[in-house]
Amino acid sequence: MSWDPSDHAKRRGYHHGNLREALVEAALRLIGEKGPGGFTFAEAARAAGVSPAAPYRHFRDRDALMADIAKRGYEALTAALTTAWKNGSPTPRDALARTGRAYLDFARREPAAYAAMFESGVPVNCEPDLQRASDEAFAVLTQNCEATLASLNLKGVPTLMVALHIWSMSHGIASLFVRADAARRPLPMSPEDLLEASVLVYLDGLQRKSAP
Amino acid sequence: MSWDPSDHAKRRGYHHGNLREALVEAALRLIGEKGPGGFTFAEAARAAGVSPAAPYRHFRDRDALMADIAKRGYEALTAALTTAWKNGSPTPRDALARTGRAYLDFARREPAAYAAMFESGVPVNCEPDLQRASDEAFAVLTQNCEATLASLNLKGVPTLMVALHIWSMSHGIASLFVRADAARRPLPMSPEDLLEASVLVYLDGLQRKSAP
DNA sequence: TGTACATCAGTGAACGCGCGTTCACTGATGTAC
DNA sequence: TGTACATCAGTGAACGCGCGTTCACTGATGTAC
Repeated sequence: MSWDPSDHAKRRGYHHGNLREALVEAALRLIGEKGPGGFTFAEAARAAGVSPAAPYRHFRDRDALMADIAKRGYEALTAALTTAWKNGSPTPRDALARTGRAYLDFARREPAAYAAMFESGVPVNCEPDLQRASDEAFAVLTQNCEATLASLNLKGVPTLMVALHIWSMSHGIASLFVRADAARRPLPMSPEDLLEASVLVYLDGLQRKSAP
Repeated sequence: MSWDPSDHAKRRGYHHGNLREALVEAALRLIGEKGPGGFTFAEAARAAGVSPAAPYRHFRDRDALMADIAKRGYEALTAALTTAWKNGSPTPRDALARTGRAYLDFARREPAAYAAMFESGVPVNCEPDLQRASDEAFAVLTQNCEATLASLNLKGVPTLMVALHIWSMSHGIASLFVRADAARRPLPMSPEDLLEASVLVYLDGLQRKSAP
């Protein structure tokens, strides 16, 4: 009888109890350390303290695990964007800038998930759940853009195009300047400020175009 | 005595003659087919019709080959951007939009080089030549932005920031919508048009800010 | 022009390694009665 | 409450494979004289 927590691991017997989650966590750590290429099914099993055959009880193969991680990533991103949007207060324009920061924050805090989503080679349409999660994240962004356009009286501007633009700016800055393994380059400002500036200039451009 | 070109390959004896180039080409093909992870030193050697030890005469290791490919990629990109800029005619604004198209065109035509530059995990500062080639490409972009700002009478706007913004938009659209393995999504317009629109709106925004 | 020799570029066999995947198996858990 | 049994989740040994890397080697090329 002991409260030593290390005892906990030892006490686990034949059954792991939560292997699926443990594999996902191990994979996240490995991808974070060595990139989406540097993660193997076998190593994830080892990290979870389980035989190399065990993961096959939970995932068809390596790609299925990767897809699951990407799916969770999109869900987390959706949540992060929704939280940051805060119902568009105080103004949608401010809120949109805030979601941009949240996007970069996500890429920084969850590099492994980000890599699984965008750099792993797992196509988003390879699994319905993944596709749905991805669509949902994009839907949040689109709604935010729509609200922003409405509040700026930009009725004629195509929302989809604006959403794609904002996403591209965010993703471009995230992959060039936030992610560790990217081609880093000394910046005159933080990636967050860089993105906010670009979004604000872009929104100004939309206004100028609609009312020259 | 024969002019049969297939004879050419057979006739090559002990020495390959141009193995370095052959390895680069093989690697480009392999990366293009299977992504930057799916290319091995051994397979490149095989593709070049040479023993697995031969590449070591020309490259320290796999990463050195990858770095060489990235370097050539930056050089090709520099050339493509310079050509597209065409001395800023008819107006720098048009020319800048054209270089955006050239950027996407490069990502599409040379997916393997693009992957080596931005997705291979090879840091740009791992080799002086690579760093120089990368700096040169960015310098061209910066000059183009500077000329554009001057022609639009935007003297107070920080050129570096603008160059980073343009680059981010281009890279974001390239990696989200041009590259085959990316998370493709149906677009209401071509990536080229999408990028051009975003650059033009952005430039409008700069003008509005400076002269409200 | 010919010859000797240094240098270069590729050989091929070998090594240890880790991976993905399979297989018959077994210990643990849950459920029906 | 107890027991029999089905199902589930993990074992561990085995397999074939391709990779990176090394080594002593050898055939081809270029150069000095």
